Amino acid sequence: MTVRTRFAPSPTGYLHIGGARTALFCWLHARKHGGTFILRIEDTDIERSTAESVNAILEGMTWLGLEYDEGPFFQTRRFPRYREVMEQMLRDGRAYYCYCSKERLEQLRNEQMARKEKPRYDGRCRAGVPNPPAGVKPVVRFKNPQGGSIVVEDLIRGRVVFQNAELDDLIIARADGTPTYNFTVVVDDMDMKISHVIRGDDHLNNTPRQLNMLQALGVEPPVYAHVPMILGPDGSRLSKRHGAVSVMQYRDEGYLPEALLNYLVRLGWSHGDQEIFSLDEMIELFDVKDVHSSAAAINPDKLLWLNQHYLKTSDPAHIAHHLSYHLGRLGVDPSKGPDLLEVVKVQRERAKTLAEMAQNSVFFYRDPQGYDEKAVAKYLKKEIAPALQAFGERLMQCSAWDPATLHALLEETAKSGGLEFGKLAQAVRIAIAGRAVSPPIDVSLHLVGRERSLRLLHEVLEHPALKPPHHA
RNA sequence: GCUCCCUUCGUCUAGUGGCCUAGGACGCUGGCCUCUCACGCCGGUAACAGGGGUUCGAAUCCCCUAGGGAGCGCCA
Repeated sequence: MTVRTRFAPSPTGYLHIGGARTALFCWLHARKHGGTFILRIEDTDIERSTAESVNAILEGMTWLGLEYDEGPFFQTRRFPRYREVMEQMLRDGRAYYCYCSKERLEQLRNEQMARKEKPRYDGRCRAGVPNPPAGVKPVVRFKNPQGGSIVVEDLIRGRVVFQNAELDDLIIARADGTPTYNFTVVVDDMDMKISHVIRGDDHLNNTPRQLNMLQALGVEPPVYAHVPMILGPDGSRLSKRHGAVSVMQYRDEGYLPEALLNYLVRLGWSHGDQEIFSLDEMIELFDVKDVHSSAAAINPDKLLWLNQHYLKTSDPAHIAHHLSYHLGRLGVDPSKGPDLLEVVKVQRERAKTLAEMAQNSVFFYRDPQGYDEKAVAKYLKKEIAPALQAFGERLMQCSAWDPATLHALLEETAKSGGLEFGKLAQAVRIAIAGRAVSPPIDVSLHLVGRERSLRLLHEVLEHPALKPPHHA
């Protein structure tokens, strides 16, 4: 059997992290079996669908690297096809016109609820309407089987049985002739020869209806796999108040796509004790049927840890590429300063995100805007001034500017000034970075460069904290 | 309300009747390393939702209860 999976978002917002995981699972399944991954945009809700959302979804997929083999297909372009199938069903007696008013339906629903029953259509028009009310545009309903049961053999949930009596005759075409969701899905899955439907478990309840329609159309149904939802860190439904939910927001906060993907694949799925998975390993080891059936809460700390892991271990050139985007966002031109690769190598294990790494690296390219007050109070003591001065002078006389030389000079200066290495290092650090935190001081000096370092060392000596008290 | 789904450390999970005084990871935490911040290394913390069965033996199988979620649209 040829494997064909599809990811079918509706363009009513950005690509969120739950959707991204579903897309990943679909993609992995297709790749694993040498199959085809299809992108289908379910935009039949014309009111809420937007072109911006389509772009946002496409952008998110691209950033994650989940390339699709076919599509994107747009359901709004397939209306003639849906109509064709619907008319066929009408002719075959698999569907019928329903003239019931929304008011009647509303009342029916209320009565059923009052009787503590599951609200559903009572089938009044099912047997045919001899005298259709004039001026009423009918909807089209599917004739759902009335007895027996329908079984969903779900790859993740196992066998789930639904009684047909629980299902009603759902509307497949609105009064204006446009098709509804459950119907378009059925026609598309059929036409696109989807072999595996991997989707959120909020669709599990739709599956028996779709199965019944597929059966009515006489086609072999796809295999279903309903993946559980992703919850917010507090275990409640994921929403904007939980912070990042859009995939692009993760990019802007400085996550690497491979870190997000690795995080997502481990949510509800595992392979023994393994935590780190390359894309190739995921493709090799992932199997939908191993996906957990329970919902999983997102854990921002673990994502951060994974991101740092990839920051520490990926190819520096790859990191540099992503880092330059974030430096750019801070108004820094990475070509005007030290080699980005050098920066990556020294910063990669001191940042959890690219955004943080960029933030920590601007001083390599630009003078600090003032000094951190706490750092000044703690480390810029008057006693340090002579040593700072002396260090500047030694540097001036030294032509080499490599970390080892700089380190030796620093050590020498501290020793002859009767200072601890760390005390002097912190003062120098404040001078060039503006704060008490930076990569090793010798490397930092090296990357800031000779000319700018000398100037900044000179400038820090003007700081009031280093000036001797005024005497009369 | 009805139908369906779910339930192992705070979180992600291992576990498919004996290897479980329940393993790993994140987090938190004690220590080591150290020019700052980090990295790294060593150690600690913490769970089978509850109750009944089945069995020589149950986290694992069955039933019930509780809790959580989803669906019940001329939304997708």
